[in-house]
Amino acid sequence: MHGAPPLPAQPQSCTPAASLLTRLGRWSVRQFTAALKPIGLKPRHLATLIELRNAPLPQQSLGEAVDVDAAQLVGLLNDLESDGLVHRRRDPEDRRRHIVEISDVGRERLAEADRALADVDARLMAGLTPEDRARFVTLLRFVAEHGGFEEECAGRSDVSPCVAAAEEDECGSL
Amino acid sequence: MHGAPPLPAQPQSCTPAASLLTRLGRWSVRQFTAALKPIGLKPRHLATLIELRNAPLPQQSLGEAVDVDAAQLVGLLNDLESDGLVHRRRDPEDRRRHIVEISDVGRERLAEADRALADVDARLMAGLTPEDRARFVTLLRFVAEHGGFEEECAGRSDVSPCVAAAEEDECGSL
DNA sequence: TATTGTTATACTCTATAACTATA
DNA sequence: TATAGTTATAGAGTATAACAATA
Repeated sequence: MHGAPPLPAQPQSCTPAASLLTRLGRWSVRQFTAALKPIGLKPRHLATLIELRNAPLPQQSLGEAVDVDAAQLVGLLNDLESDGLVHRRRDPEDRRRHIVEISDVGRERLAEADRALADVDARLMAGLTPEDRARFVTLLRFVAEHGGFEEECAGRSDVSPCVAAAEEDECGSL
Repeated sequence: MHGAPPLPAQPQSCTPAASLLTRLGRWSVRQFTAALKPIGLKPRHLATLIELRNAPLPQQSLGEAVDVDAAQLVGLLNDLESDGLVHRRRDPEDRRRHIVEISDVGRERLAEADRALADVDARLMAGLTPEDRARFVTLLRFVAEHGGFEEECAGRSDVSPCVAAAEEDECGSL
């Protein structure tokens, strides 16, 4: 580790977190696409349904939640609505807004999807102990909620989860 | 938390690991693309350079390492080669093979890219403690190496890292 | 004028199959 | 025949700007 290497100390490039995420993300998308095909959903459509699970949302908020811009969201919602999985209605308080709500059929589809997804997750974390799985999910969730995002993060001072043993609060209420 | 919910126990869908990865992966790709643009690289091109850092590789192995199929790798290498960042030469032992090697210019470009990427990583894990960052990277790396991948995982029995305090071996030799 | 949703368009990424040259 | 690399093509995903309706 200290034998005067010929190259300039062979700098970083140690496959950092973001680099690993791009790779694992693509793997996940492929797995999701395959796992969801039998039930007629694509990853984005599912993500949209998930965000609508707890409450109806106007398209703007929904787009932010799913992380797609307004233009592509239109197409996703057209697909979902023509399959009867969601409904759009105008907001009486501001008639520019369309409130999107998941339907009962949509909830059933969501349940099917959950079963398929559980399998993907199982494969993904196959080699991890239950403790490490919990830690992993906790960290992913924290980073997804607090990470990066330019301005948003500027004035922030949230505290790292510091996952000691990754408590059992896995599926809390989310 | 126990008031006889109207819905069937509101099943999983707790934003599992693979779902979070798809999202973080897309965020990472966007950040990478923006951060690398000034130095004339795209995420895939960089990933290719990284895999070539330690040793020249035939295109087949390189494609597996970067996780792109042979067809798209051709385009990536054309770009890199026309910029003088890599060289292709025939393998004398099997003239079907093309051995790809990174050039000195390529290594310089790699160093520039590393600096840009470090910034993305910093933003990504901004809210995490150093311990959690180490844990996070360790888990990502383990999952990336051992996770899923169908057959490959069948007969495996590797041991989970069980990151207690996430030792300081961050940038080992990778 | 600003905002919400929509449409249209172009650009990138990805997957597939067919082709060549070597073995 | 089988394999390594290449080419061509179509499909999906993504980003952008212009537009209509409403505020």
